[in-house]
Amino acid sequence: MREAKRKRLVSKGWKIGSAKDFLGLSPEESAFIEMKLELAESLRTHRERQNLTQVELAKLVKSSQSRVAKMEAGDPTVSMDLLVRSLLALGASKRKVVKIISPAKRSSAT
Amino acid sequence: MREAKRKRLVSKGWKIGSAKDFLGLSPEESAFIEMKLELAESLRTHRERQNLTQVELAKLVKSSQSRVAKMEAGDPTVSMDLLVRSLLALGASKRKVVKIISPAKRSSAT
DNA sequence: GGAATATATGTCAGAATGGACATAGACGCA
DNA sequence: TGCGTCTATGTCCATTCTGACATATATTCC
Repeated sequence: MREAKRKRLVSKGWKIGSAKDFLGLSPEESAFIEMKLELAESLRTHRERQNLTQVELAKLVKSSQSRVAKMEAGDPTVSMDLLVRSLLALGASKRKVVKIISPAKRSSAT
Repeated sequence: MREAKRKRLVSKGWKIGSAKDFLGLSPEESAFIEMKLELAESLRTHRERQNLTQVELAKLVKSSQSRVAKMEAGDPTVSMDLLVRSLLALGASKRKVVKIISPAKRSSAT
């Protein structure tokens, strides 16, 4: 439980995009967390853009407000599966989901 | 449990790329399954390209041969998290993982 | 044929994740 | 101030996923 807690704190303490600097994590681990954080952030963006509340999104994906909050907060108890499913439920295309976790899009190319 | 079985059969019966045609699945559901199948296929490609056996990959990702086999078989009991983690462990960059599930072209993802 | 190696499939106990609920905080508004 | 709405966080119990194991099915080599 200590480990999970740490990861959560870590992911909340650092800004998205600097996940590479997480100390003590292997490159794969950071890459994975980075992806999840990007999905999380994007989920919030998508939801807000559609003027939905967490409660409404929860209903849409047959979950609960608290879990939606945790998804958006990058809580480590949330799986990538759930994040991706939710994004798809919000109407994001597969292509879009892909873009979300794609590396820093400075310009256009991917 | 009947449902899981069906999905597994479905995903094995159809070729990758035709997931859209899965009957009875919502677009989001098919998109999600499609992604997983693409990750699965790519995992096998990556592993074989590095001349690793399932046992060796299992050791690498701290799993078991049977689970690796299930990953590559697109078994529904395998999470996207595990698939992505494994690909990353095989040295695939985040960018690469992204490409794998990207719908772009008709070539086997690498 | 038999041994060795690689992969597939089923099962199960334990771990991780899920939804639901309670509750607290934050913000706006009358 | 209190009220309504939205979000955050913690906990509980159920469901799902995981690693491990057993076992079956190739395939190759002798």
